[in-house]
Amino acid sequence: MNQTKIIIVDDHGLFREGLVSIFSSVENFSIVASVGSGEEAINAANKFKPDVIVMDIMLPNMSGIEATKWIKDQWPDVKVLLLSMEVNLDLIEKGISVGALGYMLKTAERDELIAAVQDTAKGEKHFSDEIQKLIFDRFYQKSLKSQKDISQTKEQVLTKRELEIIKLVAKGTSNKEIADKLFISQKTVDAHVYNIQTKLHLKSKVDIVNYVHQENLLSS
Amino acid sequence: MNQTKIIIVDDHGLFREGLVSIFSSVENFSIVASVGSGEEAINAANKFKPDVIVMDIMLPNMSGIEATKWIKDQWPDVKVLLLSMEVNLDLIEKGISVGALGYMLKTAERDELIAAVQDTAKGEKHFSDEIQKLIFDRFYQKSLKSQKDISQTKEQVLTKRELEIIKLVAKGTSNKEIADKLFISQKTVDAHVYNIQTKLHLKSKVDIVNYVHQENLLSS
DNA sequence: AAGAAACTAAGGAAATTCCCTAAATGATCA
DNA sequence: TGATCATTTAGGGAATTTCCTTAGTTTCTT
Repeated sequence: MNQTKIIIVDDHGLFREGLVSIFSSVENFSIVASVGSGEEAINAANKFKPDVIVMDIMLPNMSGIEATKWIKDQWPDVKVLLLSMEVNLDLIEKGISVGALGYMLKTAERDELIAAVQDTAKGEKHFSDEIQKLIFDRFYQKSLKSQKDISQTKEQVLTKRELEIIKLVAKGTSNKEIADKLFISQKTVDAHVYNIQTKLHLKSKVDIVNYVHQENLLSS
Repeated sequence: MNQTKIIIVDDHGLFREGLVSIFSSVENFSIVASVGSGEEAINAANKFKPDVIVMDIMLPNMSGIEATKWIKDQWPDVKVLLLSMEVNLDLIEKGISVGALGYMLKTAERDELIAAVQDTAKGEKHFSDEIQKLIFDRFYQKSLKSQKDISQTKEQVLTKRELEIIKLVAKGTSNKEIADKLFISQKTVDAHVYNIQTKLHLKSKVDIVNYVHQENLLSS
């Protein structure tokens, strides 16, 4: 039975104590360091090669996100679980993009925290229920407003070539670039774009981009 | 103790039987009709004024989505819980946009279905765990790829006026319209847009829209 | 009150969009 | 097979927008 080596990072001493106390009660958890800043976290990571780092997001100087990026860049196998006082989608996104495997609230119960660390140690992502709910809610609200045409998808109105071009337009490719890429004249691209706008009752390229986003055409 | 009047809609007789059997075992559930098509569902809704309609999405002729739209248009108080064989984000979005309160899989356990109907009857939305997971996963994958600038939010580079203008641009407002709306010259708007593009290293309005979407600036 | 940052806007060249027209190309069906 | 209809191609030229520089005015900041 191998131990899970854990480093705790939080600038608030009392909270750090709490985490140490919770995690040291778990059999195969072994806390190898408990530090108060991102810089110390990086040093400790280098020294102890931990399995999991439990990292507060709000740290003086270097943020938990930046520290995570540093650590994941150098030791990609180290798993990071972020902790935060509140649910902040922007921070969550950033955390994920630098490689954090989980995100929990500091208000979580003891058992939830332990479960989160265990999942993280296994390399499985673990995000608190509040976050999952929030993201679903965002989706729900967006869908409520979306007023999709339910009778038929408008993709069927567009021809193959038009679909090809609309996607490139939405990616920010200029008509001239599209022409070069497809080996056709810019005038042709102009015409296609014009036809697309007419068909879909859109009045500018910006509308086209929004349409593509709304209909999620880029993924198809 | 008032009963919850339920209508079941599914073209597959056997499955309808199963639902009837499950729901009739619940004390305050009362199944007032069990039909096999969207058209019949509308008739039954008119006749019985149910609290909840449990509706299969895949129906011959009129889809469950279309039937839901019809019903919600005429009797907005009727709550609809959609059932489907598989998780399909597009259908879920459409379902929500026509007013369905929930979406469950046909593979759900008896108790999950009952809980879903109970929530729906209370006017609370209820979506299966699989769906919540899927949507979170989409968010996660998107965040992984997003490569955000973590050092500072770029919103801080933009001035208030620029932020105001960038949002209007992203909504498809033309420079001329923006000028009219803000009571400034079009030339001023041109200049703002140009400065925004320079600051953010974007090369067109299309890029601006994508930037706004990516940074989720419209919600703030 | 001085200096910096933000907002305003003109001029004019360059580029793109808008709209119409029309010729190839290709697919489909009687 | 040839007729028909949809798609793809693209030119012309007016209308509009973008690009970039310069510069006056207003609003904070210290």
